[in-house]
Amino acid sequence: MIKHKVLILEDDPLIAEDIRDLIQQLGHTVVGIAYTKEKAFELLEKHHPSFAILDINLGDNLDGILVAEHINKHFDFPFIYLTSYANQLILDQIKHTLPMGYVVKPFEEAQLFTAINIATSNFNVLAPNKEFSMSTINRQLTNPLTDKEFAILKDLYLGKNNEEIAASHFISVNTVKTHLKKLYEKLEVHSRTAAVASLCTLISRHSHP
Amino acid sequence: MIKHKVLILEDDPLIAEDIRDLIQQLGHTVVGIAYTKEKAFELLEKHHPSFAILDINLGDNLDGILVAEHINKHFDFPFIYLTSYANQLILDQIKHTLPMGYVVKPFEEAQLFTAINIATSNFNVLAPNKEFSMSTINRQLTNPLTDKEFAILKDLYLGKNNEEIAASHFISVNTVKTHLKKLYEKLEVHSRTAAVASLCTLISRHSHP
DNA sequence: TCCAATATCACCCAAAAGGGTGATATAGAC
DNA sequence: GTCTATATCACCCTTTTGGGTGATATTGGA
Repeated sequence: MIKHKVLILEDDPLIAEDIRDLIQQLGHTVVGIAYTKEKAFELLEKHHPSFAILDINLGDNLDGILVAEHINKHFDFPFIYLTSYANQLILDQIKHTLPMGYVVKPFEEAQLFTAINIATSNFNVLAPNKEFSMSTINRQLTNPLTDKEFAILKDLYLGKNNEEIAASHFISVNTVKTHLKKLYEKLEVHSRTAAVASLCTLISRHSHP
Repeated sequence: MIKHKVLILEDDPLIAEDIRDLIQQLGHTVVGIAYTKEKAFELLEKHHPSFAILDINLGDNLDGILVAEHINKHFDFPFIYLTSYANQLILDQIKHTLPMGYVVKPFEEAQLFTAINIATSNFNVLAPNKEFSMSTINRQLTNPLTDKEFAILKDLYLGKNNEEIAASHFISVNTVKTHLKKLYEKLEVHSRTAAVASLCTLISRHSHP
């Protein structure tokens, strides 16, 4: 059985300790508990964990998603989400991060136990096909996308219109348009549909080498 | 949102009906409830589902695993496990079947809801088989596309605008618009971008009986 | 310190797309 | 022989998008 170095991102200290206990009972090591995304980034750099349990909601933010994106971008290990909310809106926002599991609070020990188990074993088999990452896209572009552009590209992929994109990023529609112009330039297209089509190609090209 | 044709394998009628209700609330179709693995095999052949919820324990057996193996061998769609037990022994036995999720009973609706969501979106990205055929698409739609609609959908995927589509089919732009209206209706979207995004998802779920 | 890249926003205008209504023709099913 | 599905087209109107121009603020290097 593999011993993991586990990062816990959870702003509720009681739950965090519960998780820590369970993880340790399972024979894994907890490299740290982060209450904020900043602390999570720090622990990532310092300890290079092999597994993460991420609470999506830290206070009012969805900072867990940012940590997940950071893991996908700069590291390569599985993680699961652990959160109180499970509505379609949040799910749509997290799907692109390819979580290996999702546990809804309140949870039984058994839920977390199986989630960790399945997550690690699936990750080992499936991970090589992971594509929806910024690096995968940028590797194929002469002119790489910025973080914001990539984020907006993902929104296009979800079929959002400009107004929806603006709302979800708390920026104005005008700014969205500006980003789109740059995005189209870099993808060498002239419409959002073509951009999404291009994205599909960039992703699937990688999965059929 | 994509409509699944769901197979339920569950020997407890009460739980089976609960699941059926939830699935239908989510807008999916239940192609059948199997109480035994034989019935499951039959339903698979007959209905070619696009998603399955499998109870591992049928009576004293672990027949759910056999059904999972059969799906992996002869079909290509995601499934999740739903079971009362979550010990290491069982987990080790099921890992090789690559379940896209695992829900431990008793479960909250939210657990199943998220499991289905994450399972399908992960499967889309992680699954290796992709096929761009009309039957692949139509199998997953309640309201199948006509030849013309499919042809125009392919043009959307290529990033063409209405004028270009009209030209390539020797029809008027008005006609293209008419077809697009029907197309959007069937795909349940309201923009060409969303249609292409939906297509990308649909072509990821290719099953071959 | 200055520069380049990035992110933010505004305004304008033209092109494209979306949605509603209605019409005609044709082929196949019943 | 009628009915239904499909494919074709038109007109109208509103919303969305795309492209051009220009501006400000911040940040991280050179």
